[in-house]
Amino acid sequence: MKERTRTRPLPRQILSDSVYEAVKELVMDQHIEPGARVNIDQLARDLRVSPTPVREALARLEMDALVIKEPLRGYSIAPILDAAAFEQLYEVRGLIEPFAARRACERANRQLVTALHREIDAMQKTIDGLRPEKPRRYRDYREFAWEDARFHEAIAVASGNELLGETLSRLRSHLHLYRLYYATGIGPETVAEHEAIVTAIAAHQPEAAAAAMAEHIKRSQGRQRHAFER
Amino acid sequence: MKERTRTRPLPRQILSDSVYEAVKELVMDQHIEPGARVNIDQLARDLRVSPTPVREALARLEMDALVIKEPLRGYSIAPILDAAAFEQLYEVRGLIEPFAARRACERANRQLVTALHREIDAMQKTIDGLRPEKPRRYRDYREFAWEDARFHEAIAVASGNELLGETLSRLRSHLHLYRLYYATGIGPETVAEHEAIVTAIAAHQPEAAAAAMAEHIKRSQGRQRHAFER
DNA sequence: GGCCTCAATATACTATAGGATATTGGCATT
DNA sequence: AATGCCAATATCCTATAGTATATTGAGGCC
Repeated sequence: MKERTRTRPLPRQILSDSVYEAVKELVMDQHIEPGARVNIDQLARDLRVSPTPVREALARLEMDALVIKEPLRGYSIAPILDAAAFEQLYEVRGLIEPFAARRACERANRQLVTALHREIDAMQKTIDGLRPEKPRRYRDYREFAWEDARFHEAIAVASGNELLGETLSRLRSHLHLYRLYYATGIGPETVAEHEAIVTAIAAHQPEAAAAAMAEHIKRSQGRQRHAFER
Repeated sequence: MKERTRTRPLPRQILSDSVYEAVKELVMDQHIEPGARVNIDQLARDLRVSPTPVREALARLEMDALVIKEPLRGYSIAPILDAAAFEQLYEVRGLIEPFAARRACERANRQLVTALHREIDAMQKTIDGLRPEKPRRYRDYREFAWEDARFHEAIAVASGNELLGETLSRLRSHLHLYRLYYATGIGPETVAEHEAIVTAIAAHQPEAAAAAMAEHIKRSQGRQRHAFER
């Protein structure tokens, strides 16, 4: 009975969870402006729920640094990444992600490589969907960012160190970068760099994998940094 | 007016915050057993508050991975670090903390060095307070662990990368290690290793600082690992 | 005119109550 | 005796209401 069907506890939805996701969406897509105050009662009315689950969701979002709580004054939407925070984020990513890539490479098997290739293909598809005549839409960037997040998460998971994955995940890199809403990240460069990483992993060369990841992070930083130029 | 008194928003206490801290204490000191279920109503009665702020506190504690939520079933206390999680924690610390030490060293000034020395002195005091005739109490280790946390946090802050500090802080290393509650005679060695780190920082030798921190983490891991032997 | 005071309103915070789901124990059936 | 069904209880989850604090605006004072 070694290979029985994996039965997981089915994911029940509690209002608090739904509200959490809903507000996260609102914040990410800037339906609520950064820095704006969040009126709990108003938000509850909008979502057609009572303030109680809203408060619970906000308490969790505060841990994600997506909202900021000032006691007895209420919550406000966290400001967008400024230049300093941007550099800090990439410094941390540049430290952790290459390490994760190295570990993942050391433990890599055929399944991982195919899985990563699938992720790359999916990302390529989001690019192919774009045509020069159609202006890039917000939705496109969203898709792309989502695929990018999946790729990096897959490598973090493959590192075998769950805490490492957790740590990276808690940075909420893609969420914060997505809020910058700077679409130059979209492009073949990203795909090519991802492929370089997977190539190194497939070749079982941990150092090369780490180097490829470091290079990718660095270049990604360079691309996104333009968001702060004027 | 450059040097006016730093006026910060004064820290208001909200019930929710108090409950958060109270439950954290309970978990850390094992007044609630790991794995045990947490009855919200009961806990609210014990703390003489209503369930509402308790729920809010638990929601935040879940983000800290100190409690685990199962929808419609309730919360339970997170299990103690097992051997695998322990190794993972130290792997992550071993990656991040030396980097923080290097950065801190690069930006170090006289103030930082004196501040770190003060932390070391404070830690030394917690050791001196111990006398062989008195059995080591639980309280003593608590003090010691807290001082250790302060030292590491000071270096993380000094790195200049706030996100790095946040990332380390969110690991809740000392909290989880404290829960293992296994530490005998680790005082003097820890102090010595901390001093080695500060020495390197004072000498403005970033690589040496990173190496000293790496060594410290490695040795600390070796000391604490005994908790899993039997 | 600027600043302080104070009342009115808005909003956050907590408590309480009611509905929904899970858990437990007993009873019946095989 | 073991298993399945069902009712009773416990517990979580959500909504509502009341209290406390902050914010806003107008009026008075210097």
